Amino acid sequence: MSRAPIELTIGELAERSGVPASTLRYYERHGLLRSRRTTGNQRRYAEAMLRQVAFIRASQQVGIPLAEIGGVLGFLPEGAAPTPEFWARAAQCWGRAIDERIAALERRREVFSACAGCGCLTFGECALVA
Amino acid sequence: MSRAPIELTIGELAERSGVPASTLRYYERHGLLRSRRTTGNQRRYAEAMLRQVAFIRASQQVGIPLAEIGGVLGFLPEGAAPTPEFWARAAQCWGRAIDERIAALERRREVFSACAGCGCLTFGECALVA
DNA sequence: GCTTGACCTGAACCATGGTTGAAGTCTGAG
DNA sequence: CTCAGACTTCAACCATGGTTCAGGTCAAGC
Repeated sequence: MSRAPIELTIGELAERSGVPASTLRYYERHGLLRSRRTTGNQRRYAEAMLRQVAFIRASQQVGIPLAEIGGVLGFLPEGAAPTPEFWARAAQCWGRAIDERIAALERRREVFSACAGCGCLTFGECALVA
Repeated sequence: MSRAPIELTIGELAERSGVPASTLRYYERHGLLRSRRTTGNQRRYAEAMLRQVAFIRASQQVGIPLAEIGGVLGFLPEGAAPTPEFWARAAQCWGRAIDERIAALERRREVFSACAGCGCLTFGECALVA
């Protein structure tokens, strides 16, 4: 059973992930992705990087900054594909972050509702200003 | 009944709003605030600008970009203090924006939960990649 | 009327998250 | 072996949302 390790060029990773190659290079420079280099210095990505890119993009859409995403990805074992446990833990972690963002937004919405009620004509009553 | 129009210097507005003077100038350059100038070219703000600054900051915390905030503030009558109707309408408008953001976050949270469940080991089942 | 602190402008700088372009190199199909 | 197309790096540029600084002016209290 010779499992040929499937590798992707940056163009293939870009196409399959939907993320521009320039962005993939940017991520790699900032430590969010890793790649092997060919003898000719071209990047070759393990297929697992496709998952990792998806994780990065999904995390970004939640509002997590790249630095923080990179910090979590830093827990990955060196060169190994992410374990299910890792993904589960990361997903839980982001789940908490999402909950916090939602809660913050809901607080804000209440404030705006109160504001609409008071008309914001007097500062004493205005939740925005207080 | 001579109502002396209360005016604030930029320093006073900064202190009372909690927003640095540099930021207030930045907002003004970008059309989010208006001010009168003294004969000596210093800014004087109507007290209503304090409400406006509060509105800008609260909107920012909801994630609305300054350009969009400026667009809504552009509906304000020239030089007049914002009416209660304006504030109510703006608050409703942001309320919708907040609801949309919350809904988007909740969708994301579901995706992450599903991801934690599948372990992201097969792309066919992974909501993140799909 | 003098002095000091607050204010003015414009330009440069910062961080984040990238995109674009130039100039050169590699890879793979024919 | 050749040659087009994909890849490389580095630097510059973009947008957003500001901060900082230099050099100069204003305003208010004594």
